[in-house]
Amino acid sequence: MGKIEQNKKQKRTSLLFSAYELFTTIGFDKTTIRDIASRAGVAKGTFYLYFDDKYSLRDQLIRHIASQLLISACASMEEYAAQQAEPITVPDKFVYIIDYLIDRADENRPILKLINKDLSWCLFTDDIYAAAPGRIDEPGSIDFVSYILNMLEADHVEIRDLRLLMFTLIDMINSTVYDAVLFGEPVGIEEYKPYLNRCIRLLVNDAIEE
Amino acid sequence: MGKIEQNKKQKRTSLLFSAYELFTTIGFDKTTIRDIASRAGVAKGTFYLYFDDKYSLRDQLIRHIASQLLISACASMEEYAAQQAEPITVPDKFVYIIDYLIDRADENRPILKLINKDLSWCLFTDDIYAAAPGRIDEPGSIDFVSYILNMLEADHVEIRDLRLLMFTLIDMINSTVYDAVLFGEPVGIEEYKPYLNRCIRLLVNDAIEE
Amino acid sequence: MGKIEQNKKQKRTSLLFSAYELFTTIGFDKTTIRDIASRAGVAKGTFYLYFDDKYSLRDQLIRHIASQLLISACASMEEYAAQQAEPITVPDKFVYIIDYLIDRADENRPILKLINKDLSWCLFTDDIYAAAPGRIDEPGSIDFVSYILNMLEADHVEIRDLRLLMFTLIDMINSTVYDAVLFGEPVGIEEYKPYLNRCIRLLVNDAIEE
Amino acid sequence: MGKIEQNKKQKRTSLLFSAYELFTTIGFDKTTIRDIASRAGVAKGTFYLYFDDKYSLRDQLIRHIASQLLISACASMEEYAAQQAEPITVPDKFVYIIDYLIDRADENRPILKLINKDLSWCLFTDDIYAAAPGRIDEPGSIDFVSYILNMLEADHVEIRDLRLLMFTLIDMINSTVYDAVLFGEPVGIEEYKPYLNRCIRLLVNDAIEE
DNA sequence: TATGAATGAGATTTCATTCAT
DNA sequence: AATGAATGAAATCTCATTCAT
Repeated sequence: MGKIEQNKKQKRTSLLFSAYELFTTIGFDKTTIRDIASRAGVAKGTFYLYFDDKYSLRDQLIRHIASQLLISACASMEEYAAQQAEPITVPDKFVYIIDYLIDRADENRPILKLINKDLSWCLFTDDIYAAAPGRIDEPGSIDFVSYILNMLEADHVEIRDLRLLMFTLIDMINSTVYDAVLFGEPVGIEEYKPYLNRCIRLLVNDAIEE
Repeated sequence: MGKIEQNKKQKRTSLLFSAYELFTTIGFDKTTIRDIASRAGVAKGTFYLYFDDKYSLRDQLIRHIASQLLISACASMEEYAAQQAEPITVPDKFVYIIDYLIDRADENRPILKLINKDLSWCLFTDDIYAAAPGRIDEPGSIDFVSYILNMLEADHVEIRDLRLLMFTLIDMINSTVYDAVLFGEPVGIEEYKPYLNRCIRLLVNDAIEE
Repeated sequence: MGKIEQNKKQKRTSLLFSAYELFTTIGFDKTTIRDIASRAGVAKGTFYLYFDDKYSLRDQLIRHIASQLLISACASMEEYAAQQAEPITVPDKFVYIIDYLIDRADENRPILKLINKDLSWCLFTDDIYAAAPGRIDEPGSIDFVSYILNMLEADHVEIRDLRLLMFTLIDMINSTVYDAVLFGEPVGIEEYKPYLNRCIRLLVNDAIEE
Repeated sequence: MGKIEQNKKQKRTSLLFSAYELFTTIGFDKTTIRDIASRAGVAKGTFYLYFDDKYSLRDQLIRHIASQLLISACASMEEYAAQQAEPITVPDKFVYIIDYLIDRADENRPILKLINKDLSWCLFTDDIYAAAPGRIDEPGSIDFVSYILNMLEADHVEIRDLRLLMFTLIDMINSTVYDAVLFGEPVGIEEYKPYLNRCIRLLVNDAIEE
């Protein structure tokens, strides 16, 4: 039981991990179920006990990765904030988090490629798969919007249309950073970053209720 | 000569058009070369005289469609502007154009699906294919940035970092509208539109040099 | 287990056999994988579970056929030798075996066509495929040279450079018989046979150590 | 007229030459008509004005090359013979010629690959193509057997079954050298050469009428 | 004579998915 | 639960050859 559950969880993780490795090295399209299964050390048929298909697995994987990224971005920001003499403003926090994410994307382009421009979809779509019958459930992504909400509350800051702001920011950032990092179009990421930061501050400041 | 060239152009157009119909009805993935060719009334092999593969055709098609869309958006805006008693401001023009595009996207979701979130890539990447040897050349996409530049000049308005502004706006709009229209996430397009307009005005106004 | 193995062996044999039939009737080039598979009653994809491609299958088939031919030639020779009052000489044995093979070739030209001039390659190249991972193993070809060696030993005959002699004889015979049988060039096989026999005796006698 | 004929001959030569280059570099199978034509600087359709198909071209090419090889082998032998103090024997002449050919084969394996084991076919089959209607005729291969015949006559040597001897020798040599040079099976060419020479002398001596 | 656009049959191969064991 | 043999649809793309110009 416990053991069996353990075993199952391990298999699932193993499949996810080997898929992750293959997607970020040889690419999603070129990765086959056989590849994923054999690298995970299970039979091809076993794959289907854990995932519906390659696409479903990718979705779960992206959500997981995006979630992890956001968690570490927030953690890093909090650590940074704690180190400052003065408390930092909310727009600063936003910019910090975003800078952190951009750096991660720039360092790890295969992941950026994998996530594509689907970050907002990860955050604003419910985890359907988690409730799928017969599927092993997983922690699920953090509720990023709630996290931000809490942060704002703690800072006694109110933001208009928070969900829409978040959505807009995330799509804007995800999309532009994707293009700038992967294609250098129309400018490279280093050149684009200050411009993007200015835009973010503009939108955030505008949303802060006086 | 003239006849052959004519014929070739017609074949190419025919292929593009049948691809367009298939992509927007049964979807890109499910469309096969055989489908495209047979619907265009040519042999499968003929397809390869005009396009490298399905992906190349899609790229050309998207550019073409995006180009057409922008052309008609601008035309519509000019017509509208001409009808007004007072000259309209630059941010108004931006908003008008974008509203126009959103409406087209909303009306014609298959095209939105096809264009995906690649609009900025269409506008900021050079047309390599147009110069491809042995390929039939086509008009090429309008230079949208130049168009805007001319418009600003005529209005005696200067905008800081125009290219970056355009890029940011386009990616932001394309991405958010895609999500809002196709998934209704996190809100439907009607609800999102005013919010988006506010964001656009904010960014444009900020970029206008006093 | 036993059942599955059985089944696999049968499928492989079935594929080989249907390939054999097709190669010898409509020819190697005109035979398609689809033909082979459908005649064997398996799916096209299944073919690829057993063989790398058409060429690999042909090689294995040729080796198998050549092997079978040599086995029956030797057996026939031994039977014949046993019937004689006097023991027959080693050159006689060679000539007998070769005559036997020539008759088979003459009777069954499609096989000759299939084997082409590659007989020595069948005998002197190691069976790599037999050990191929994931492949169903098969008996493998008889070691013809060893067989001859044993024969000579039993007859207390020593032959200089046996391997080279065998190689030279086989290539000479295979090549000339191929041309004589299939093209009648420069003479038909019946006319050529006595000449060839004389050549064989010459080379064999020269190699026998006194 | 003369000019047109010239032009045609040149085109044909050009096609043959570009085919030769392609066959010996990327291989016969991988060479396409398009490749041959484009390298020869003519249109694809033009190819068919000169040759029936790739196979026909190959045959003509092989004959041509084989012819050239034999011509230069004989010339070299005669030059060598002239340099010797004593006249050399007929078997020596055979061995010289064959050694010359082996060296050429060893030096230029792509040609050996191209000729395959078809040398005797080149020499003993009539040039059908030369008489093909509407085809440009070419010098045709030297009649090797006649050449040898003349040589023997000049040396006052009579050989039994000359045609069969030549055929047997050529097939034997072509086949064994092909295997030894290209595969080193069962031994490399250097090791095999002396053995082959002995065989040749044996067969030639046996055929010389006393 | 020369061209090269068009043809379209056809070959190979992959791979997600199923299902008997 | 796990396996992996079998499936067979499907897809791409090539290439010899024709024929209108």
